[in-house]
Amino acid sequence: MAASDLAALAALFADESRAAFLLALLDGRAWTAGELARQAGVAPSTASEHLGKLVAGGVLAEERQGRHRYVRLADPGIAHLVEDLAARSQPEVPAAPRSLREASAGEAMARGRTCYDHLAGRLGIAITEAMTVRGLLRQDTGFALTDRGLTWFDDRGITLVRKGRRPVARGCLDWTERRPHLAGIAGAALCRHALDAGWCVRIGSERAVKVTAEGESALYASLGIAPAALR
Amino acid sequence: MAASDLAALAALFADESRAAFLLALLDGRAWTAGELARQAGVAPSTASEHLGKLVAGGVLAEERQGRHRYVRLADPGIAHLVEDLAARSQPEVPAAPRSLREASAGEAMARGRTCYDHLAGRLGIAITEAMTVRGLLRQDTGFALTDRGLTWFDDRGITLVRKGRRPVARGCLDWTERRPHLAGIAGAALCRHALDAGWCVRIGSERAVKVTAEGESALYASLGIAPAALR
DNA sequence: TGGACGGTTCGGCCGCCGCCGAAGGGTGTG
DNA sequence: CACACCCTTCGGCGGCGGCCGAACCGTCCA
Repeated sequence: MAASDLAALAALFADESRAAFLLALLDGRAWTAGELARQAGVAPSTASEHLGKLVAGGVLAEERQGRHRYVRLADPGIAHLVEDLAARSQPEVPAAPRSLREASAGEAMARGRTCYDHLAGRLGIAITEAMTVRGLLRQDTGFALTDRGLTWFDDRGITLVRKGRRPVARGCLDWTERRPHLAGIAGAALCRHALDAGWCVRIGSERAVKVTAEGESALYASLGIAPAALR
Repeated sequence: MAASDLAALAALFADESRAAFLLALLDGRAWTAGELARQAGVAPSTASEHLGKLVAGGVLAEERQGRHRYVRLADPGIAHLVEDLAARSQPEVPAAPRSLREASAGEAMARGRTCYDHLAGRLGIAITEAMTVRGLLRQDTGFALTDRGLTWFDDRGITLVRKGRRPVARGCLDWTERRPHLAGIAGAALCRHALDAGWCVRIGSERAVKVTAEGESALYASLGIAPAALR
């Protein structure tokens, strides 16, 4: 309808510094203005202006604590939008890593990471595939949990709290694997459960996660995922 | 990963003229450069430059025929992206129409329209709701056709051709109704069937469609949709 | 073979926006 | 109370990009 509104929203994503902020914030956590400025390589004053625009545009939510300004993605819908844009903008063949450090960090991210509030990477794909094969998730005619899938969550004491318009299950296209993994309320609940129950732990200060020994056996027991599939 | 790629893609949407083009192209058809220029109110030379960028960025596909340059959205994924951006950028309460002509055109669009290649507006919502109530579509745990839904399509001779990564069923958020309607392969096939079978016809040169008398009885017979629900 | 028409290219203008450093305000700390 | 720290505001600079009109090129038509 209103082209100017669409253009104004897109303009918020159309700056390299702001895009860097958004990609960093895709880890689902709240960052301070200074952290984002360092991450994107711009002066604090520049970052401050960018954050002002993103908050005013409803892309970010902010929370002031003392002399710190914490910001996070405003809601799952925005995260979804950033994911989609990022997925479309990725070149088909990713650039080769330039250093050993970069390669190992990239490998860790490819093994397992969070994508806003759910699990992605080979870990996320393995879970999604296992749930599909076991009849807990239906991907052939769309993307939805089955009744058995609901029971599976229930049996593990993971409650799916429906609120707002957010779908219970949604496919999120994985950057590295180029296949969908489980997102939505169920994806978020599962990720929280995995972290709470010690199935995996965050490594470094980044989005990467590592599956623990207990996680491997739990994933094998509940979904039949072979530990080798995660490496 | 690459913030500059994301920003570059978003920049293609971040101009009012280009956004107007994309919204016009959401009707799923191919437009000529001149038509788009008039629609957006810019000089032909300006439109030509914009189209060059959109095509180079993979957002539009072009087809040259004689002295005409036809362009359309490159693929359903782009249409999805435009829809999502448009839905997010809409103000919560749409502006009141300024003229009677505008009001009646808006009302026609609200009743029924195409959204890229599927049906939207009250018509799209009514179909989606009816399919959900009848157990053909599952929305409570995601968005997917059920086995009975597959049979329903089969019974009507509508074949769902799976190709590429496009999902069979997907929810597309409706601008006017703010509820999801059926998109994806099934949504496109149903829309094509509805137009082919004369259930509805395009009105004007716009995206609006009108349900015919045969359409009303067909929708009632096959999905139990009362004609009153479409007005 | 003109001429109308759709589209493109080019030059030039203008405005917007991202960037920084300097200065200042509010907050926590020694 | 002074100082360090995080963030913000402001001024000024520079570049990018959208816009148009004029000229041009190819296509279709009389």
